[in-house]
Formats: sequence, C-alpha cells, structure tokens
Amino acid sequence: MSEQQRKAFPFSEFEPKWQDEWEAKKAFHTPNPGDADFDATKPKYFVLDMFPYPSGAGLHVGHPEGYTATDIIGRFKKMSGFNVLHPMGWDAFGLPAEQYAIKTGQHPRITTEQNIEGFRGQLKRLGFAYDWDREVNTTDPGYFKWTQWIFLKLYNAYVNEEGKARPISELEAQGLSRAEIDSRRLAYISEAPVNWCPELGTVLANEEVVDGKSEVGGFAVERRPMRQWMLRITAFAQRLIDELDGLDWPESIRLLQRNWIGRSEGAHVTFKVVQSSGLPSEAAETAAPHSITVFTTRPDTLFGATYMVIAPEHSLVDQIAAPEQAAAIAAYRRVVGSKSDLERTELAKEKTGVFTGAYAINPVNNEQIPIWIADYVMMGYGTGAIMAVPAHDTRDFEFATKFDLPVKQVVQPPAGKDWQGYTDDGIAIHSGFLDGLPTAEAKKKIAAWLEEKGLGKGTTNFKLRDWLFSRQRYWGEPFPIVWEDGHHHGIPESELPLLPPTLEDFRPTGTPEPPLSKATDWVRYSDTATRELNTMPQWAGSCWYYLRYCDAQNSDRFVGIEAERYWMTGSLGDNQTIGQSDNQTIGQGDNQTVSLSPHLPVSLSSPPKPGGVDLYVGGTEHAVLHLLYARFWHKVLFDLGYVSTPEPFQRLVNQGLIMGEDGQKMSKSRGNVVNPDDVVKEYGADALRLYEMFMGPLEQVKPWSMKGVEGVYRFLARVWRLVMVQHEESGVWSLSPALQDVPANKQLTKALHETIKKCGEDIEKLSFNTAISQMMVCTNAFTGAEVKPASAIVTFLKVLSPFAPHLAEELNTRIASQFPDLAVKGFLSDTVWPTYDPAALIEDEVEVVFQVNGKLRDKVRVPIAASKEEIQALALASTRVQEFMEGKPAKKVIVVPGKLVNIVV
RNA sequence: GCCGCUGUGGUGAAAUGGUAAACACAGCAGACUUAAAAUCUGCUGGGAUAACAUCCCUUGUCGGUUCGAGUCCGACCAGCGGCACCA
Repeated sequence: MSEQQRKAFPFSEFEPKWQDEWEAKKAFHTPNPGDADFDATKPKYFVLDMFPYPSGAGLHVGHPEGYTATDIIGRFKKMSGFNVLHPMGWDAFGLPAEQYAIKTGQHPRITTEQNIEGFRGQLKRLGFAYDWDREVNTTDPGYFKWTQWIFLKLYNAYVNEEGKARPISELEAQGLSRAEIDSRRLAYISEAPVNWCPELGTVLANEEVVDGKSEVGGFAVERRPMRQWMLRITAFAQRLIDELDGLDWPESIRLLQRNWIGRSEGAHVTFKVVQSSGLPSEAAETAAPHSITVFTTRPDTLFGATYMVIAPEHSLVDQIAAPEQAAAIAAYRRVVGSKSDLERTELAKEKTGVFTGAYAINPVNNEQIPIWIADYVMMGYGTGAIMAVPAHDTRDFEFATKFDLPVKQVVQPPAGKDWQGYTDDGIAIHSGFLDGLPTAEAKKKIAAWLEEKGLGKGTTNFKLRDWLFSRQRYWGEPFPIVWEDGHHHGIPESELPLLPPTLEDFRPTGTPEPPLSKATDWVRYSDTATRELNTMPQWAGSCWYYLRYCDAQNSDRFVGIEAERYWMTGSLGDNQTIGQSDNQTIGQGDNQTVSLSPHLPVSLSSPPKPGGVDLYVGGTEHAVLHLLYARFWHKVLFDLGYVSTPEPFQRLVNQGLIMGEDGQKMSKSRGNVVNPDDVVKEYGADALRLYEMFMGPLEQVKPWSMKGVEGVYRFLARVWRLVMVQHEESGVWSLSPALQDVPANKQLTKALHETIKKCGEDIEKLSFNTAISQMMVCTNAFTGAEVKPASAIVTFLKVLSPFAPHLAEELNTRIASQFPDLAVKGFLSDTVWPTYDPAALIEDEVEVVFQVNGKLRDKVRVPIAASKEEIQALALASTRVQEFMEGKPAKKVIVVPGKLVNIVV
C-alpha cells in the first residue's frame, strides 16, 4: 500500500495544487488607490506580521503561530468586504549571515538570498495569503536606499521647543554656527562611553545588552569611550510615553515601554564645592571654584543630605580632588574601569567608594558634607552626581553604614516603622521650614524655595538613553555620510543608494576600526573627503518596513503619498492637492487634511486612531527594541510631514512562545525542536495551521504536542469524509452518495448558524481555539446525520476556509463537480463571509435550572416563550425543589428567564 | 527588591456574576476486522453507597461582597516574565 493511500485524506495532492493556483492567479494581489482594479468603496484593513530574519535554520514552529493568526484575520476581513493589506518580507541584515560568511568565505548576500529562498518556499507551503508583489528585503538596494534617505532626514532635523522634529534648515536660517547645529541634530556624533563587545567586534545599543552580555551570542560587553553615531530618541521620551495611551496594546507591553523610558520627577540642586573643611563656611563660599548639580526625586530630604557621591568617571573629579587623595582615587578608578558591566552589577551587593577630599555646601543649612566617588552612582543618569540621604535611601544607607558616615533623620514614618532606611512618604522633621509637611507638600515647597534662590529647580529625568546607532560591521546599511576637515555632512540624495563596497575580507578588524576601512577605494569619496566607515544596526531596516509595504515598488519615494494615506488612515485624498515638497504637511494630527472619501462607511469617520497598522502580531521580545525604535522614527517622519499618523501600530498582539513537548524552551541542545516542514509532510499545512491555533489562546505560552496535531488532523479528515468516500480496494476517493441537494434539518441548521456566528465573533477576538472547537461541534453534528445537505456544507466550508484554506477550496470544487449551483464559483477566499440567521439559533424549548439556596436541585425543559410567572410556578411545583425547601416558605425567588430559578428559604 | 502576568481534570484547555470542566489529547470498554491500523460508539474530577437512583466535596490558600463567585473585592502562597545600585 502506498504512503498516499494510508493518509486519512489526500492533502499532499491538493495542497500544492491550490498554492500554485493562488500564485498563478494572483489570488491575494492587493491593488493600491489609483490601480485599475482598486475598489474605493471598501474600507481598508492592514494586518502585519513581524517579518522574520531569514536564518539558515529555516522556519521554526513559532513563526507559523503568529502568521497563521494574521492569515486567518486577513482572509476573514477580505471575505467581510475589506481591502486587506497582508504582506511579508525579510529583515535580512544582521550578524548571523555575516558570521556565516566569515566562516565559509561566502558573501553574505549569497547566504541571505539562499535563506530567503528557503523561507519563502516554506511560507508558500503553508498557504499564507500574502501579496507577494509587495515583498520587501531590507538588504535590497531599492529598499535600503530609503533607509539611508530616512537617516538623512534624521540627520537634517532637530527638535524644537514644542518637542517636534523640524528641518535643520530652520536653524541654519537662524544663523547658528556649525557646531551649534551639529549639536542639535537628531543623528549626531558622540564621544561617550559605549557598550563595546570585543568578541563581536562591534558596539551595541543598551537595548542589545542583557545582564552585561551581548543579546546575540552572550559575549561580555565592556564600556569604553568611542566616537559613535547616536540618534536622539531621548528628545521623544515624553511623547513615547504619552502617546501609548491611544493604542490598543497589551498593558504589559505599554508598561514595559514606560519602565524602559523610565520617567521620574524630581529636582536639580546645585551645591558649591570647597577643597577642604578647614575654611569657615563663609570664606568657603566665596572661595568655591566649582559647583556640582545633583538630581534627586526627594528634594524634601535635602536637610538629611550628609554626604555627596559623584560617579567615578565624572570629569569634575580631577578638578575638586584633594592632592592627598589623588592616588587613592586613581586606584579606585582603575578598579572600576577594569570591571565589565556584568561585574559591576554582579558585585553590586558590596558598596565601594573613595573620599575625594573635597566638600560640598548643603544650600539649606550651609553644612559642609564630604564628597565621595562610588560606582553605585552612574555617569549616564541624571547629572552623574547625587546628594546622599542615608536615612531615607537604601543604597545611601548601606554606603553610610559601611563608611561610617552620619545618618540624619528628616522624615517621620508612620507609627511602628523604623526611620532608618525608611524610603516612603512621611512627615518632614529636622528640616527647618519644611517641618510638619507631608512629603508631597514638602517637595513642592523646597522646589519653590530652590528656584527662588536660584539653587535649583524641578526637573524630569528619563532612564532612556540616546540610541547608539553605529556598528563596526560589514553586513549593514552604510551611512550616507562623508567626512571632510574633521566635519561630517550628508551625501546628496541623488547618490542613494550608497552600496557597501565589495569586500573579500569582511571580518571585524578586532579593533574598533570598522571592516569597511579595508575598502580603500570606496572609502575615498573625493580628494579631500572620506566616507563614514560604520554601518547601521540591524534595527534600522525594520523601523519603517511597514510603510514600504504600502507601496513596495515605488522607486521615486519611500512610499507614495496616496498609498501611505490610504493604508495608514483609510482615507483617500484628492490627488490634485498633494504636493511633493518636503515641507508638505500631511497629517500633523490635523483632521482637515485627512478628508474621508464619501464612499466610506460612516463608522470610519469616527475619531481617527493614532496608529496606522490595524493589527500587528509578533513576539514580546521586541517590546523595547523594534517597537520603541519604530515608534521613534515614525514620529520624526510624522513631524516632518512624511506620514499621516503619529503612531505606526494601532493594535498589537503578542503571540505566546511555543515550548517543546517537554515543556522546555525549544533548543537544538535539548533536542526538542519541532520542524514545521516535518509536520507539513506528515499531516499537511492545514493541520499545522489549525493545530497552532487550537493549542490554546494566541497570547499564551504553551507546549507543543504531536498528539494534538493528530487530533486536528483527524478533525480535518472527518470534514473530508463529510463530502468524500474512499473505495475500499483502490483507495480512490469519490464524492459521497450521502451528499445531496436537500435543505438542512432544523438541528443541523442551528449548528451551522451557531458556527457562523461564533467563528465570526471569535476571529475578531483572536480566540481561534474556541472557533475551532465550535467547528468541531458542527462537524460532529454533520457526521451524525445520514444525509449531508450539500449547500449547508458549502456554507460550512466558507467558515472553515480562513483556517484550513486548502481543504476548504478542494472540497468546494469537489462539490461543484456534481452540484455546480450549490458550490462557490472561483476561490472561496473571494466569496463573502456567510451571515447567520438569528431565528435559526432559537430553540422551541430551553432547559431551565432550579436552585434552592443557590444549589442545583432540578432541571426542566420549558417552552422558550414561558413567562417568568410560569417558570416560577413550575419551580415551586417541582417535587425535588419542595424536598429541599423542607416545607419552609420561600423568602425570595430569583427568576432568570430561559436560564434558572433560585429559591431562597 | 520593584513592576507585571498566570494558577481550573492525567494533559492542552472552555465557561456575558447564573448547570464548572465545552472541544481536543491520553486512558478504558465495545463494534468492524482472521489480525492490526484506520474508523465508529460509549465511559472517563474526587468521595459516600447494594445501586446506572441519590447525596457530599472540588477552579492555589484564607476571608469578604452577592439570592448565586472560577469570574468581583482584600490578604497571602506558588510559578513565569520584565526591570534592577536609575538617586
């Protein structure tokens, strides 16, 4: 017996057939506004997957989870009358291709092409309804031309007083100096300490460093000062927090972003510095050559500041340190400097530090307090200096205890709590004019006092740092920047795309010198200018790919104006009024420019949503990387008038991780990795799709089960046998004689209409597992019927088609062979989602439950129309109910019509 | 340490404040078969009992609100995830 005949249904025959047919007939081609076949009367739906990095290992089962979910939504929306944009592409710049290239000597472009080929084939074999004409590849010069173009926009923009990105030309018009302008660009050069990973031979963004190790590879990362490109994401910190509010994102992801941005309110306070404590404070004040500004969230505890700490790296250290402490300071700095970030956090328990020999003057009471350096204060946050209030800060308390520094109570905690190390709110004491005030009021009063005296003012601080944007790699977008006389400037847009040089040896140099330095001809831009040698990080291409999908073939613009507006806002503009100039402001949150088409349903004219993509599905691992970066770029493009919405993604859903059968994370070393290709080979693409959705709620972490795959496979085979029977000897399948052109009976009709209703509702909620269980219930009902009503089954196939498109299409054409008028002509995917008849759902009789004191005692079937009084009478008449009432009178009777009666005695 | 999420059968899970465990997996029994596979049918939370009748218990623990709580509120416990010397 052949392999094929043993299959419960011949999926391996018809699945490739339908995939070829969809491709040949461009079944999922999506026209843009202006295209001949574009239907302006339909609303739009933009459903997006996080595009994959095409690794050599191919798809893992996690990919089809999110992709199937969006595919079901996309197919359902298309059947429900939407213009659906559902594209796919490749995030193909990055380390693995380059590392593979280094190992094998094969150019990363070749590896990348091969991997993409493999991924594309795998995705096609799963029957996803992508518009392949819109495929994007971040390593394609036609794509990264525009990544470079957007970089130039960032480079040539600054943030004005209102927090909006504006063209740098405005500053030029104001006559600012070159240095001043360069210091305000959104893409700028910085000399600050950065995360250098020697093993990878590149610097990394904060977001790419986890526990002091590189996120990729887990190699040690050290801090060292280097000249790097930064993007001024911090200028958008407040907006990145505030504008989360209008998005339909999981609260957990919004929290993750808020915490990462880390806003805290406090005050800057300036302390004067004296060299030694020998001078009387009067004289010290006049003699003070320096001052130090600290950031604190608790200015109300200023009276309790008994010492000060500045970061060891702080530039002021050398200027204020007493000569006799110089040796100790130098030694401490060496120790701290040699520590990697990992060591610095691992050894965090024990506080270390050195006295500088200098003192600061506490402005509220003129007390001289010693200034220390310690690595628990970091250069990168606030001002790199703190006032230490050991009585009311855990870290300061530890430090003061270790070095025997004074601890002075200034907050009275509630009764029963020790004031030492008490960090919560209380009442100010020993604090002069603040005494008696609760913490919140004390904060306000001291802030006003500081401001009045010119000693400080209220401030907001963010944990978020600017985005380190350059890498010392080969396989990335080259910067469209050249250097001349020590100055940088952007190359003309006409020179884009700037291709990387063809290099034989693209290995990292082992030093911070980027590999592009080896391409001596390429580096030389002119007699006097050389090219920037760094490349952009992997995240660059993914910051805007969703925009490119709107108009992937456009060679004149990163995205066409009309296409962007339609797919991001749903509105169709008037071509006549759209200019091409950079200053053109489409959007700006101004509704006037977003004119709605008169054809669109009224519901779409409700307040515009901030995000353009209707649904974005992907893993949670990008919560603070891609999702934050993309929002930042989008806001810059929005401010500059290039896009119509302030936010990129309106609704975000995170699919849960799929674990191995052993409940552990899938990994090669554990040997619990499931290869989707094997599953498709054995059970078919529809079974894989269906199983991934049936496992449990999309957002939940859940373990794989091959038995579970068999379960849904059996379900698909049952559906197949509703329509088909197999000849016992030959194994040939033919149309079942039980399939007839008869109306469905009442029971089947009800099952069918319940399924239409529940599946439609569940798809909108992304509750695919319950939708599938409802289809199973419906199939079981049909299986039990002797005669299978053909037209009811066709309706069922329409409901099934977004989930198991191959099987649904195949059975539809099989039915068409005998009942051409009952089956759908053409693709099921082009047909209209069925509507359910509410009347079909109503039964003549319902079961009503009788409870006594909330406990179930009896059940009775009553006509649906029975009145409250009738049901109550039936309940009181029930012998079972009377038994449990024990002759007592009913105190209260609750009747829920069609549901239950509860009698309280 | 701080923040967040999740706790329901042997397993994945379901349940607008209204019959807990739908649907599926695994298991058991039966039908078909020379046999197996496949398929179909039935049973399958725990306990009491001669009983398939019947009763009691059961959604991490303890308490509260309610005629009625897996669902709402409070406290706690456990697991997972994130952040972490951020002043």
